[in-house]
Parts: sequence; C-alpha cells; structure tokens
Amino acid sequence: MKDARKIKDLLYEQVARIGKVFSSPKRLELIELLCQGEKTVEALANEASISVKLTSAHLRELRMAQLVETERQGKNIYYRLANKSVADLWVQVHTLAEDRLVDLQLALQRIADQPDDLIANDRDSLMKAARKGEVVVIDVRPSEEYLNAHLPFARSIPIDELRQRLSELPKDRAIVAYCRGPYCLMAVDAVTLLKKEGYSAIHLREGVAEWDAAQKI
Amino acid sequence: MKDARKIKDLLYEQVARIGKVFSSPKRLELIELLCQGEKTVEALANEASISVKLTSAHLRELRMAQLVETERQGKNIYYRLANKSVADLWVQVHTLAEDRLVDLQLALQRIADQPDDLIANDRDSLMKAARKGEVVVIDVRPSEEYLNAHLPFARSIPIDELRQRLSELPKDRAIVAYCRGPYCLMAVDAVTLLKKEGYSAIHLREGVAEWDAAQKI
DNA sequence: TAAATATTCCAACGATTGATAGATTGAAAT
DNA sequence: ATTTCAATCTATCAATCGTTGGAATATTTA
Repeated sequence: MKDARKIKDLLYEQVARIGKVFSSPKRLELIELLCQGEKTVEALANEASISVKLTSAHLRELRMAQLVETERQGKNIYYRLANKSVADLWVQVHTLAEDRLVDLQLALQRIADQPDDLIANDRDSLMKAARKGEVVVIDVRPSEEYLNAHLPFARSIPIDELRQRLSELPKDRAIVAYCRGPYCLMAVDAVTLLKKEGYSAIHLREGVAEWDAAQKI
Repeated sequence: MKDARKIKDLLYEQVARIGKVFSSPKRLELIELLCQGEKTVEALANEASISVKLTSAHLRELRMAQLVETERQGKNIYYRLANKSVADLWVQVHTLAEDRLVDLQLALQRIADQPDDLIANDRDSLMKAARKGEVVVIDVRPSEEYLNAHLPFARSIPIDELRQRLSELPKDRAIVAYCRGPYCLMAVDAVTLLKKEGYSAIHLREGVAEWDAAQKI
C-alpha cells in the first residue's frame, strides 16, 4: 500500500487549509470582527486598519476555506461567518495562545489595569448580579453589533456615546464594560473614562463569542 | 491613541504563532501522532514519512509556540504535547475542516466503506454495548499508544498482530475497530481484514483524542 | 578517551505568501 | 447610456516557509 501515504498527505493538506486561515494576524483580526456580525469589506478594512484591497485578498482566503459566506445588499457585499463553530475555533485558538505564550500574557496584562479577571472566572455570579441589578453591564461596541448579539442583561452604550450618556449610569453600583473580546480596547477605554469620572468600573475581558463558547463546555 | 494599533498588531501576531503551527500538513500529522502519547523524533519521522531533519525543524516550530515539551530519556529525546488543550484544538480544527470542506468529505468517504458513522453519532450506546459485551472494541494502534490511553472496554490488538490473533475474536458479535483518528488508516485495514475473514466488523472513525474532546462538550 | 547514536543548528534553494499598485468587473444611481 | 462606487482580479516585489544537505552538539557505549 504505497498510496496510503498519498491519501494521508491529501487529508492533512485539506485540514491545513483551515489552519492556514488562522496563521495570519490580519485574518485573525477579520475573523474576530466577523464574530460580531456581518460587515462590508470596507467596514472590515477600516476596523482592521488595512487597505480594502488587502482586506479583499484575506477575505478571499476565508472564502476559499469555506469559513465565510457573502451576500450582496444594495451596493455592498456583506461577509459573515459560515458557521458558529468558526467563532468557537477562534476563541479556542486565542485561548490556547493566552494559555501558552508568556509574551501574550504579559502584553494583555499591560493593557488592562490588573484585577479584572475575577469576573471571567465566574460567569454565573456575574449573571446573577446583573439579573438582580447589583451591577450594570454595558456593551460598548457599535450598536449594530449589540443588536446582532449581546450578553444577557447588557445595555448598549457605544464607546463614542459614553461620555455624553454618563448620566444614564448609577454611581452606587459597579459598571461592567465589555466589547469584542480580549484584543479589543474599547472596554479598556470605557473603564478608564468611567473611573476618571468617579464610577466604579470593571473590565470584562470576554466578548459575546468567548461567552458563548464558554457556556457550552 | 495611535499606538492602540501597535498593541493590537502585537496581540494578533502572538495568536498567529499558534495558528501557524496548524497551517502545515506535516505539522498537523505530527500533532496527531503526539496525541497518541510521547514519541522520539525518529519515531515521529518514520510515522510521518519524512526525514529526521525535517521532523526536527517542524518540532522546533511546535516548541517555539510552546505547544510541546521535551524530555531526554537515555539516548532519545521524547516529545509530548504540552497540554491537553492542544489535542482538543487539533480535534476542533479537523472537525471544522470536515464540516466545511467538501473535498475532505469526499476523500474520507472514499477511504471507508460508508456506513460506519452510525456509531460516531452515538457514543453512549456504543459504550453500553461494549460494557455488556455485545460488541468487542479493539484498539489496533501499537501497544505503547494503547497503554498511554485507550477507550473504555477496548482491547489492544495492534494491526500487525491482528492476523495471528484472529482466534481471540468472536464471530458471533460485532468487532469495532479504532485507531489514531479519522486520518489514520489502520482501523480501515483492520476492518477490511476482519470482513474478509468472516467477522462482522465496524470502523470507528474516532480516536482517543476525538473521544475525549467530544465527552466534555 | 574514542566511537556511535540521536538530535539540533546552519546555510541555501525554490516555492509560497503578505502587501501594494493598476486595471477590471458589476451593480446602482443619474 | 453613462457615471459612480464597491469589490475583485492581475501583476509584482520582498519576505517568509518548507525542504534538503552538511556541520555541530550532546549523550551513551565501548
């Protein structure tokens, strides 16, 4: 059976097509953005700070690996993840990275002012507190992303509007802010602003994708 | 905040270090082998049909991504996965690949003679049947791999010894054979042999890694 | 101490990839 | 029908990767 080798090579090659998608930083960023809901090429390019052309090229890779679907709506072409398990895989990849790579751990620690992990470990108690109204959970992503999906009991206050809408928030309870995930800095900024204004604010590292992936394990 | 961009780039770059490991067919094969237990460089090279040098180079990538650990035992250096979640990630990557890539589905169907999936869907009933002795589950991998970990109720009959040890197996019950996973052809060969010899044999696509990963979801 | 074995390091080759610029498609608006 | 706009395709260059061969390292064995 000499061709057993050929068959195996073919199989692993196919799987590597998926792995390849997750091997480029910019593609990872695009995947994380797509975890927040469908987006146009231009929107993705802006968010990821790369040219539309390059974005299109990366999205082509995603399309060829069958990980995204496209749909034309008027002038624009919207991309979305083909499957929820793509988001789950993204979460598992970055979780493993955070687990194994010291450099990444250090970089993440430098971003957020420490003790915000007490919550990530403890989803149930956060939900209980949110349900009872003991804490206020705010989603600081753009409102379209909130509408697409959000954590239970979360209120939408996009980071751009936060300063003007501070009066909506109570000062006697903790404000928990989250955004797209651990690599999105919007929640960090929100917490910084809130603290400066005298609120007791907590940064939740997880986004909707991380939350969902954690729920089902 | 211009350097928000720099921070993000750094973070995604780190995660891509993990993704990159899963982007090469040969590295994937090495990971699957390491899922079966610790192995020397030479053993890995033989199993993957590549030179020791190339194996060493690929293992270097794995080491730099902190996904494997090494230990010297006498003359040899043994590699093992640094963490169970590396095996889980491998399972999730190849599962997503099988889910999305038609080419891969077709290739897998061509290997096995169809209706062996009835079991994969149905782990509990297989276990019940195995517990009651209604079916005989055999692990056709090398015995070291069996010793490292195996499915409950499984008996070790390495593929090389199967022909001589046929008398150990009953003809009045179904024999379920499994090996390293869906890309390993040992169980397929075992089933082919058993059927030719008049046994009723069933191929279980999953290996220990797949089984474990499925259990905890 | 020398020889044998297992593995890694180093240098080099062609193949592939990420990124950029220019030309092209294809739907929508005038 | 023509213009406009979003997105893709093509060509290109430098950088990186997979692979191979030769030299080097470290450990065991004689």
